[in-house]
Amino acid sequence: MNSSHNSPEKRLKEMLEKLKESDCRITPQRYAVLNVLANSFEHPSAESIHLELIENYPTMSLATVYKTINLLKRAGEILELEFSDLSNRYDGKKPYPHPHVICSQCGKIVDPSHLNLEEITNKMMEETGFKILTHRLDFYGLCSDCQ
Amino acid sequence: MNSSHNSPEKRLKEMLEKLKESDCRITPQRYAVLNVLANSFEHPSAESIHLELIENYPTMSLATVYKTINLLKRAGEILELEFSDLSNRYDGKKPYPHPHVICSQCGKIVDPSHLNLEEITNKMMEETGFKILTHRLDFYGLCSDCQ
DNA sequence: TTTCGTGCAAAAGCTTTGCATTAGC
DNA sequence: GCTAATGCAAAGCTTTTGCACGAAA
Repeated sequence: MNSSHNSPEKRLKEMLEKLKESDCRITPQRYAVLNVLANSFEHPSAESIHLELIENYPTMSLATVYKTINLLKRAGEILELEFSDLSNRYDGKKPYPHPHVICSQCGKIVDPSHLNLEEITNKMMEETGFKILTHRLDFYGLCSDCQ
Repeated sequence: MNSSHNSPEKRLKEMLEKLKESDCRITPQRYAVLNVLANSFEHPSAESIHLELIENYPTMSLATVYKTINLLKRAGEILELEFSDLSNRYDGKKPYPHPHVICSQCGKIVDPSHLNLEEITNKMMEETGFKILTHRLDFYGLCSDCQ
């Protein structure tokens, strides 16, 4: 269920499997994007994935990166951290909700240890009548380098 | 410190005061935007504030709404909920971090009772070396109408 | 051969900016 | 009268889309 301790190789395999199950062809471009996501701890943006790949795949387009990300989103195999004033950031290693600590200065994003929000989520559902499906918990501040 | 139980009138006064302290002129447009924010529970977007105001202020521009919101942001008198694929939403009644429960279908946003994340925040600071200044906690799901 | 994916360029959507006009103090 | 704010239109950014070409089964 929880993939947090998967090796990059295993995680890559999982993502490939899920895309195949969605009747997607595994092209060199898609493989390359998945590979970056399975190996990145730094929560890359679409643009940074593209920049990293264009060295080895000179014709790789940013549109293809976005399209691949969208396939993964539909398959539930990537976590998207939305920002209105910056590029979105992606976590392919742990595609389920978990807290993030984000530097407002340099944009660094790190994963602290998990918190169990299940009890709180249940309380929120009782109180609001919502059926809660997911959540987002971000802490913002300055990383040790930027302080 | 905590303005959560302020009346709209009191909250409006507070915001006006803070803008004056920042050497801003209180124009009819700015007053109107603040007034909407002091009275809205529904976490309006810039566009919905504009739509609400344009009835009484037919020349009111969306740019002015955004500019006023930015003044309030700088003064710490408004909480901005960022979304990458939708308009941002604003809370002028409670400009400090607090959890939100958000309907993924209709966009309704409600404030459940507060959680005290202080202890968790301290733990995160210890663990990551960040100086954490603020946070965001959103629960996403379907409201009772949309289920 | 037929279907799907890629890559380019254009479009879309929200927010910001430049600038001339207008209003506030 | 001086400075700041408004409102329009244009620009900026990220992400999405349309479409012709190319690749894969």
